Amino acid sequence: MTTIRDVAQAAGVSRATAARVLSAPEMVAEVTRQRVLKAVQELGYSRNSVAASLRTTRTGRIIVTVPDISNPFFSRVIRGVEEAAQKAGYAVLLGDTRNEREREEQYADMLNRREADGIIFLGHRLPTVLATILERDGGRAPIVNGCEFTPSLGVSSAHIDNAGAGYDVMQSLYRLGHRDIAVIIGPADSPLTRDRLAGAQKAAEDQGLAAHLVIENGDFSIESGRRAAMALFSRAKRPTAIFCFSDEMAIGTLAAARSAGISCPGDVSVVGFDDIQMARYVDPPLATVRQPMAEIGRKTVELLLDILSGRQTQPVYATLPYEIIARQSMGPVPGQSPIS
Amino acid sequence: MTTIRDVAQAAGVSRATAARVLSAPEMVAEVTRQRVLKAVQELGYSRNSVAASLRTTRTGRIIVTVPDISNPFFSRVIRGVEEAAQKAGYAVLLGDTRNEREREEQYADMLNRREADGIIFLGHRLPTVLATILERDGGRAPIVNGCEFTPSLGVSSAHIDNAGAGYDVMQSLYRLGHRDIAVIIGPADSPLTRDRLAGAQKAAEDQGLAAHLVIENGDFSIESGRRAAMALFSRAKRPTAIFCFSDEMAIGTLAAARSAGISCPGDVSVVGFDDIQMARYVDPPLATVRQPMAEIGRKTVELLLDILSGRQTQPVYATLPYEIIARQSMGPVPGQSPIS
DNA sequence: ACTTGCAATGAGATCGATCTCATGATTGTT
DNA sequence: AACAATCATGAGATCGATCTCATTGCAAGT
Repeated sequence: MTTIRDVAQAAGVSRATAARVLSAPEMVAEVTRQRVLKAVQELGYSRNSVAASLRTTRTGRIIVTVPDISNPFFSRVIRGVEEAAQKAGYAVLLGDTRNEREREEQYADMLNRREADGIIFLGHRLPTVLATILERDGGRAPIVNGCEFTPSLGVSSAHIDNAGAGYDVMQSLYRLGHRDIAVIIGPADSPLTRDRLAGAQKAAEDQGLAAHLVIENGDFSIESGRRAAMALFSRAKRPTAIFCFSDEMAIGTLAAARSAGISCPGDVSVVGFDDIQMARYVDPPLATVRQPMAEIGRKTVELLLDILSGRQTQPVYATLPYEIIARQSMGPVPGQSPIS
Repeated sequence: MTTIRDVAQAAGVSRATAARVLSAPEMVAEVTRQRVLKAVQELGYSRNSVAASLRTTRTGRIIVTVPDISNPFFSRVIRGVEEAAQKAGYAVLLGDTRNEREREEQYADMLNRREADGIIFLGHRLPTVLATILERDGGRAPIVNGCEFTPSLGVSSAHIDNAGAGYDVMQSLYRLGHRDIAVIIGPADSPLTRDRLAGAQKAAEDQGLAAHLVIENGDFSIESGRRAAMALFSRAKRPTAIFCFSDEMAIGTLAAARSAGISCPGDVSVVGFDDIQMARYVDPPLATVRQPMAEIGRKTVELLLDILSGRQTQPVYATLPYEIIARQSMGPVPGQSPIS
């Protein structure tokens, strides 16, 4: 391959000057610059980014780890990340962790090996490798958390007000007359799950209906939603509304209802979370909470760039807006007859 | 940060020996090795991958470009890629090209800058940057194509027999008595679309029904499927079966049917393509063609590793198996009464 | 005419790990 | 006991771009 040396030689200048033409062209006289650019052209030269990185200690890369890339919610967030990163001249190193701690650690360790300038993690566990860095550098550590929010970590993050969203959905359901509501939650150790649940419970308490709130476990996947819903449908007192902490689980719930001969929204209302693209196309169209997925992705990048540039040395917690999207899967409580 | 120099000093050995402990431990005597490992531990040393890459000319990274990462089909393929790459000690640099040539070129150029050891592109356009490399290195160029297959490119690839799948779906529909079939295709310039269409047309010809085959354009998205289906439903002679080149378009088609008061499979059969996870959960469950998504991803990595290791110097075209999945959205032709 | 200052350029050091080659230590062979 | 073969280690070069610092040349200011 051709190196800067070849270019310099062909253009009759020193390596320093040739390099300057590419990284700081304003420092080089017009004629010289043209001569060098011509040599670059003719030789088909491309800068070796590895050598440049070694010298500058900048890689122009950021790592993004995600619990499950085939989850449509995350893939939208990633898209936002990718877009913002690209715009800022950064490439994205993608890590699918499958929710495995081991893999999270592996990717995080790439930061230590200087494979990237910073890391955005979309899960909720802070890899120990990062904890060490954080301890050392505090708010200057190039680490950002997305979607989840754990204030105690001291890591900048972009997320929505999950507790607020959980509260609002329950309120909507109560307003429609529902009393027996079930929630299908996500992994119990994630703050996001806890926050939404806390919001939902608060709403139930405010209505004096805390004892009526039923909780089922899920893991955000369609199948887990289907299973959880099946369990709910076989209860003596079937809930009249089910609030799922992901659209995929809500879609699983709709499938379960269909197979159990339960109509939605006739017999049961279903509300999802995220507003993935599919949500409006299922039958019935799914009521949900819209998260600004791409925006969350973009924001995490912005936060990271602020740290990398030294503009920001303290953690920043960005709370982005959510929106309740009412669609046909959510309706008034059934059998609102005086007898009940 | 600590360098190999610090480690060497702490362990009382030369840099060479310290480095060997990490990259070729069998060359170092047991006692020495332990001493060095202890120093590594105590200093919390991590090898600087940038420096290592410069010397070895290996980055341990592969680039993967994808037309749309939020498409569930691609995100599954990527998952396969990521898994296989990780297992082989490679990291994945993800590029979402949004079907824009400009972005495809940008990512491809990273290969020239030595940001990665190889590239897997999942679209159908060969970036000019890569064409240049291919011209120079032929089958030794670390370039692999996935999902799509264009034999003229001379690039190794992993894909299914799209023409065969197109043919088989049509056959299934003809066997169910359908005569008026419509296909909603993908981008017309993609070989994948052309192959599936060619297969479908061949089947129609074999039945002497080529003139009955209606073609609508789509771009694989839900919305494009919905729109195309709307157009089909407003035709004088409405097709009794619609074969969509992606599950997402099929889901759009189901939504269109619902809103037009057309029942599936009662009035119209719908077949998708890919067998994304959602397919079995929609109403009615979607008949489709299952592609081994993760396997395609893994295979592309395998092909690339074969090139990188020098085991393979000629393009290899890997055709993976597909499977027709019959589900309720596909049924016998309606109104098969003697009057018709 | 003489200094001052600035712009343009080059020489050489540098980033950190690894590779080559040479040397010393050890074991085995006849 | 002498020599070869093997093993373990170190010195120094190297990968390619960039940075620092010095030097040259030229124009402006006095």
